This record gives sequence, structure tokens and C-alpha cells, in this order.
Amino acid sequence: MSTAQSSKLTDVKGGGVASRPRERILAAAKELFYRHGVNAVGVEAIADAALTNKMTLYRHFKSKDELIVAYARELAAEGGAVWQRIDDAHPEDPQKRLDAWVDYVEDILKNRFERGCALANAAVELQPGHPARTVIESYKKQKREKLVALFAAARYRDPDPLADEVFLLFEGARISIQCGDRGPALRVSRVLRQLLANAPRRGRR
Amino acid sequence: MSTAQSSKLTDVKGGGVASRPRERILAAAKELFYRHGVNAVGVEAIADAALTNKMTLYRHFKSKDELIVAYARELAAEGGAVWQRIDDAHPEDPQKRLDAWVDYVEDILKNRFERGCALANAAVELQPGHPARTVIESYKKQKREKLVALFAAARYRDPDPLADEVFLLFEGARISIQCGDRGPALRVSRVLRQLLANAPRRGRR
DNA sequence: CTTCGATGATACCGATCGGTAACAAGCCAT
DNA sequence: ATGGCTTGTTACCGATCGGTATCATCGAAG
Repeated sequence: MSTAQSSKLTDVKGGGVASRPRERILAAAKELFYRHGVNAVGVEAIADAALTNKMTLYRHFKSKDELIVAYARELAAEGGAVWQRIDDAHPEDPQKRLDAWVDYVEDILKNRFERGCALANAAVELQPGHPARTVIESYKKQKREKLVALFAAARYRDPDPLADEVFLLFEGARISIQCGDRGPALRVSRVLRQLLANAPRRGRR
Repeated sequence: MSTAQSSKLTDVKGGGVASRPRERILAAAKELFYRHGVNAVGVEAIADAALTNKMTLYRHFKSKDELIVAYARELAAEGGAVWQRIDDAHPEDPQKRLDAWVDYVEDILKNRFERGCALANAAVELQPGHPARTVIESYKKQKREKLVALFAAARYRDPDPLADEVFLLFEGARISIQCGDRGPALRVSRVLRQLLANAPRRGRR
């Protein structure tokens, strides 16, 4: 086993942005949990990557399970921030928000997330009933609700089925990134755009 | 199931369905790997569940990784058998094969697979490069190709994009079963049927 | 019956797991 | 300087991990 991991925490403890142990630990967990899976990474490896030690880790997180919960919450917050940015960019135009979201989807499927959705991956490894699963499930539910609201605001006729379809296409694309041909996932943004263009709308016309 | 090939009467351990250790081990692995994840289950637990011991397990599988590969192969073979059954049931009518597949999808999403696709779950837990990932990836690729061929045979105009969409919807439904609202996954069969009904076809009419 | 391959049983290995005790060293405010 | 709080360091715990060695036992074929 090579312990060689490139910890990008180069702005180390000297007083940089990530100088506090708790943040460094969470950042290291984000990296390692995502790359190797929550069950394949030990707390010591996380502490090492965070340039601290197990003891300090356990002073901030009372167990590995609680660290996993914090990890899930962090990811959910990041996902929420993406939506927030999109909303702020086009506060008056739901259609533009949808388009911006599809752009975002296209971007992350082409350039990031080679290991799929971190929250979905974590859910796969955690037993039903694990406290982190609550976070994951409510986040995913919320995300679909966001799509429903957006479709309604953009005057699509059937926001709910449309949100189902778009949501599942996106989830399928992310899981497919790491099993099987990447092609379908890379082409999903086109499917989404076509879907948005052709779905029936309410009102005029 | 249980296409048991044991011709002997000396079936012991468990009622006689699977008397040979290798089969019992693989069956136990299937159950435990699926329910808890490949990284969360130890070889000893598998041996115990198979009513045998670690030593016999290692006589049939030279490592846990190789057992995981055998597990993946088993799942892929089962998936192939489903297609085979569908093909045999409607050898002359590709449209009926598609309909039968949607029925199958609906069934497993409503009644089985509460933990999603076992192969996709395994891929999440395994590093890229793990021998089992090869099995998983080629299976998924093959499955999409099967859809393309079926759409072509059923005279759909654009089999490839259609297969992409159907494939991703199904994959998304399975992963969504265990994170978030189950609603979208339970409604996907309706989306699929609608998709098949409305997609443009080649030729006459 | 004897022989032989397959299995069971158990003990063991080094490594690592999640988690803790104890104490030294640093920091910052008073 | 003095406290008090946060960190670093080290050693340790019991449990479990994947994997192996050894030997007893069993079933069937000759």
C-alpha cells in the first residue's frame, strides 16, 4: 500500500484558509471518502491527509460515523450552493435557470465527478438507518422538488412527471459514469435540452 | 431460480438445494455483498453464512478479490439470463420483447432490488482497475447495446439516443431506490412506456 | 478395506480497524 | 508570567481484517 496521497492542503497550518484542524479534516475526508469510498478509508488516513492526528480528529467528531454525517452535510450544502448561484444569476427567468442547470450538468459530467455522485455513492455503502442516509435522502428529495418548482415556474404543463424524468436521467448519468460506457452520460445534456424544448407548456400558443 | 446441477442424493447442509461448498459460498456472498456492500462483509461472515469455513472458501477462491469477481460474473450471468428468457418468449416480435422488458423493469423496481443494482453498487466500492470492474463495465455496455439492437429491430428511427435515454432512466431509477424519494423510480415504467409509444419509427405509417 | 481428494476445525499470522489515555507543547488573553 | 484551551505525540486497547498452516474426518471409487 502506498501512502502517497497528494494532499492539496498546501496552505498548511501556518494560518491559511484551512488552518483549523476541523476544516482540514473535513476537506481530507471529502477527498478520500469520494475517491475510495467511506468504508475503504480509515480515520488515521484522513487525519494524516489533514496533517493532524487521530486524537484531534476525535476531538471534533465523536466517531467515524459522525464524520460521515458531517461529510454528507457538507456535500449537501455544496449542492445547495449551486442552486443558489443559479437562482441568483437569473432571479426573474425560470427558463434561464433551467438552461443554466443543464449547462452545469453538462459541465460536471464532462469534467468532474469521475466517480459519480458522492452522496449516492455514500448511500450505497451505508446501511439503511445510518444517520447520514437521512441527510442524503432529504437532499435528493429536495433536489427533485426544486426541479418540480422550476418546471412549474417555467410554465411547463406537467412539472411532476417532467421532474421525475429529468431527475432520473441525471442520476442515471452520474452512476453510469463509473460503470460501463461513459457515452450515454456524456450525451445526456443533449437529451435534457431536447426534453426541455419539446415538453408541452401551459398557456399561450 | 435454482438450476441446481447436483445429481447426487447426498445433499447435506441446508436442505439439499446447494450442497457443494462453492455454490453455497457464492450464494452467501451474493446475499451479503448485496445487502451490506463488498467492503463491509468479511470472508469469515461469508463462510459462516455458507455453512462452511474460511479454509474451504480459500480453496475455491484464491482471494477475496477473486470472490468479488466471481460474484460480479454471477450477477452478469443472471442479468443475461433475463434477456435470454425475454428473447425466447417472443422470438419474432421485438416490440413484445421491449414490452416484456418494461414489465420486468416495473416488477423489480416495485418488488425487488431495494438496494439498487448490485453491479452498480459494487462498482461504487471498487477502485478503477479492479478486475471486477471490467466485468461490470462490459456487462453494462452490453446491456445498452442490447437495447440499441432491440430498438433497431423494432424499427425505431433513432435507436441509439433512445437506448441512451432508456438506459439512463433505468439506471437512475435503480440508484434512486435507495437515496431519496422512491416515487420517481416507481413511476419510471410509465415514463418508459410513454417513451416507447411516442418515439418515431422508421418506414410505414 | 484401502486410498485419495475434498472438506471441516482450529489455531495462528501480521496488519489494520475504530477509539482512548496520558502527557507535552503551543497559543492567546488576561 | 499565568492561566486555560486547543493541539501534537505516542502508546495502547480489543476486535477484526485477509490469508495460511496443520491435522482430523469424511465420502466415494478402486
